[in-house]
Amino acid sequence: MKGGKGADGTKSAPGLRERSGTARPRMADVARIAGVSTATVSRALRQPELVSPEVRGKIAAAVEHLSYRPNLMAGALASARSKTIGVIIPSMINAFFSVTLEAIEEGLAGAGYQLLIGNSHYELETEERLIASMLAWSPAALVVTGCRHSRGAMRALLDTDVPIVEMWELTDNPIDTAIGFSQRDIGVAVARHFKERGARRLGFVGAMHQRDYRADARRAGFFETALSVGYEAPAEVQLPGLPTSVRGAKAFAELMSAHPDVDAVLCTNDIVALGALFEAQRLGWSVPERLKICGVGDVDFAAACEPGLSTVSLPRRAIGLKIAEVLRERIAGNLPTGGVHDLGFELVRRGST
Amino acid sequence: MKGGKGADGTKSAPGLRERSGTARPRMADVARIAGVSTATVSRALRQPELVSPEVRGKIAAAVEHLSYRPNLMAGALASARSKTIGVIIPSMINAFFSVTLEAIEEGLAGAGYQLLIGNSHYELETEERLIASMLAWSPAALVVTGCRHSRGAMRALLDTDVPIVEMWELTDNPIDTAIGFSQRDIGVAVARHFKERGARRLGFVGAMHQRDYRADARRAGFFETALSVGYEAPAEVQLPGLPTSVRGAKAFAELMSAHPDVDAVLCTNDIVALGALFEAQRLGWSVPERLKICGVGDVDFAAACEPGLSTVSLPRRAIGLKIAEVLRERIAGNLPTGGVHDLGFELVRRGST
DNA sequence: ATGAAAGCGCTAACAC
DNA sequence: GTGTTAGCGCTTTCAT
Repeated sequence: MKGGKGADGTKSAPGLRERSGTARPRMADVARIAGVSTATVSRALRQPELVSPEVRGKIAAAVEHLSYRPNLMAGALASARSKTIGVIIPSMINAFFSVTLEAIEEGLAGAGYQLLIGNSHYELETEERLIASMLAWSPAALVVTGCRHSRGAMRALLDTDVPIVEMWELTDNPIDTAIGFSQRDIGVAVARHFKERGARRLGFVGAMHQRDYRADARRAGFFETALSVGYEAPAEVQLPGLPTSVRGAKAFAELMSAHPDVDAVLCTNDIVALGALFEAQRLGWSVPERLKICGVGDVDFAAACEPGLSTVSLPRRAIGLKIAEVLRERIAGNLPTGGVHDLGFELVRRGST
Repeated sequence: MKGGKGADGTKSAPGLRERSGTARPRMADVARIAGVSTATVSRALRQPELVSPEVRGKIAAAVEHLSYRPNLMAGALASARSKTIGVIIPSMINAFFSVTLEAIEEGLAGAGYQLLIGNSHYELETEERLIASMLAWSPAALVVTGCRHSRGAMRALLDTDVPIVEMWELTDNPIDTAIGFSQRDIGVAVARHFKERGARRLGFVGAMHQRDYRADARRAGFFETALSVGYEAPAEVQLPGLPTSVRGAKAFAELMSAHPDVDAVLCTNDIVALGALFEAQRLGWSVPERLKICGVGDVDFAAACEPGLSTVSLPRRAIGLKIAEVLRERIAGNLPTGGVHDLGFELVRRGST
């Protein structure tokens, strides 16, 4: 097989049923061999309990014999729904979402669902486009990241009957169901933690504040709480571009050279924090005595660092599993819309604070 | 909308065309409003150059007016192909594949393709299942990781006319097209590098050798070359479970306590290597003088470490971009089957060796 | 418990 | 350039 250049585009004239030798078997073939109608075959495949064991056996044999595989598109078209779950994430590289994705997949793959994945690149317009094209597949459900959407996206999401889950964030007004945690409270928690640990002056290393509004919510919580517990506004640097360790190290160095009095820094994520930790080491600042560093995410190396990196553990996997659970119920129609699930987060103190 | 509990399952009797107030418009609606046939609408949408500008305008207006979105499943069923690309990776968490995925998406999303993603969990049987269910969607192409497949998977892949790409590995006999690099040669290159740097005794920290046969190929190249350039067989530890920094640190400590003469260690990936680096630091072994450490992957923190982590840079992104490029050609039918693209890798020496 | 028949919404010959 | 027509392969009433 494997039609190379000039594939033998055998497309018989309409009306003629001549197919090239080994065409993919259709349900009609199974029906014929089993001596029943396609309706019965369809039933046997989707609601076996409605078919007599005897007939069911014959059908199973025919299916086996032909190695029949149903054409999912035909089924989806006829029933107006497909065993597909659309998931839109803002980045495929960010390990946070990968873990959630894997958990969704684990929780749903068993039930025969496929994930259709879209990458919004943190752009609301791209998200809108993706939502439209995913809905065009009549997915069984659609999962989007965050609760902020363009007007058009909002309209599309409200208009459809497809179950929608907004994840990685909370809102009072979910489109359908929201599963996540409060990003803002993370900033609050870290600011308080620094206070408790006796820090005198806070710093912040951020990234993509104009695009990643969730990261921005964390920052806002951090700044507001800092002020409210008696600090002056934290010193701040923003990374140019994606948050990487190398950029984190550099930005951190800048921050410290501009504000040498800073003695506690929150980094927008662990990758950046790791860069800062290495840079502190190179600069000879002792951690946590002279300088405290905290990340966000609790990625696996955070526990392996020297000193261990204090960070905020996010329910990355829990979000995915919860989504799978809720979706199974929503799809089955057993669950009302409007649920908001706060899965929380945890400040993990290690050696760096 | 958002049918909660008792969705108003309005499913009109066959034959009747009464739809609840605001049903999704169909192509026939557009055709009627524009005063043309559905065939013309279809053309205007897919091959505008075949339709007169005038009519095209009317159709565009009607589409706009109804906010019509074509039902992709109907189109896919009728044309027997969908604008979907199936991609099967062994892990969603492994950042290697995420980058490739993102690159595939970038190269193809513009052309209107959607990614259907499957996770094989490094299991050949799971891969086989995924291949079958993805082919049932008549994807425009299917991308699988690696060149090793179960018998059933092999048969399915050879039988279909869907373009297939095997990635992250090379073979003399691709099913269709292979895009990757030689895993084995990585081990060879690192062993030689250690020799050049004057190492006396080699060590290896591996993981999942029973499942990740690509990692195993690297190991094999490393061991064979070690012997052939005059070393005794490298001392070895295998991580129990997934390769993480914490486990890497622990395994590395074990390795060194069992074989204190080892002075150069290859870790199966950078995450593990980072753990080893931290552990070496804790143990007070100077890197690279007393001990050389090399990882695989060149993840972003490798350049930020202190000392910088020597590692093997893999063409993660290049693979994805190449796949997109090749696929566009293959789908258009301009490219013959049988291509093998070696994208190479690069040993990046930093401070740790 | 099973079958007949009418679509699901679109595409693709082919004829004009 | 545009319309006609016959499906794509399955699901789903409805009748038996």
